[in-house]
Amino acid sequence: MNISDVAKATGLPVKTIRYYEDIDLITPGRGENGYRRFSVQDQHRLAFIGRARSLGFSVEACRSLLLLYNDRDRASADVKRIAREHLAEIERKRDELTQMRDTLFQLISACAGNDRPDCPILADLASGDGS
Amino acid sequence: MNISDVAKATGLPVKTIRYYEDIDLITPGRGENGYRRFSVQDQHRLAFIGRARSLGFSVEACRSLLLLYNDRDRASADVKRIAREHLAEIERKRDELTQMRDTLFQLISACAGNDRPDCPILADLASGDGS
DNA sequence: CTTGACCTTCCAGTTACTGGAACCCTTATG
DNA sequence: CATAAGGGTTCCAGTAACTGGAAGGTCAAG
Repeated sequence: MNISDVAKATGLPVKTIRYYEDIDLITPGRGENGYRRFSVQDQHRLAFIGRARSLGFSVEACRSLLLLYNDRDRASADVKRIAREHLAEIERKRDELTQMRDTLFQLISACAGNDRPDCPILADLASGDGS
Repeated sequence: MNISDVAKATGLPVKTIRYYEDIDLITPGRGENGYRRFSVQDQHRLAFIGRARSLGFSVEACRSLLLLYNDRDRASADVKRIAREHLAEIERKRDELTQMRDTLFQLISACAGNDRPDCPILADLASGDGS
């Protein structure tokens, strides 16, 4: 399979797949013409990465997860630990966004949004008595 | 005021303040020794930026907000539009994180987290029948 | 034989800083 | 007066994870 086929199959952009080879997440073979040739394992690996990325795992976390995935002697505790750390980070970010959302919502509600200059949003940013 | 004083006053790192000058968000004066001299307006401007950033506005959005802030003929509608677009983006990201959190939570709950290799987290990443 | 769709590599840009090196200025102290 | 600590300065490089674009090789069809 050529790169664009794998791109279609995995939903990953061609550029991204090349990038993943660049950072040694995958090592596809090469044909006589220099084109990358992707095996079923390569595809599988890329799909794995794509799903892990869509769960927000960093590329380095994906690397660790792939290592564990290919390690028959792994302990599920190691996987779980990585996932839990990631979940904690996601919850932290989500809480931050929730806080931002609430504050922004307040400010937006208070703003007339007309052609006059008075604006509670700017007033808050200027004075910082917002939250 | 020297840069470290303003850093203390605004809570922004010294490096960040220099960076903001670099990208022309602020233009502090200079003393005879070449040191930046920050006026009260400079401080005020930096505090404004710091608060906008803490609400998640991008640096470019901060630039727009500062322009509006210094425009006596602004329309609050323009500020409100920027804030609403930003809020929409925040909600989008938050929804994404919520989705990730829920899926991760399911997977983590299903994982024994012991010294055995069986792992629903890896199984899901490998097969993609997770959500 | 040319056109168009592939493929290749390499370089640069994105966001918003952050770390570090090399060096200058100021103030206090032995 | 020398020096050491603690400011300040510039400039360069790196971060994360791609993404866009240029320049050029390859392949199948008409």
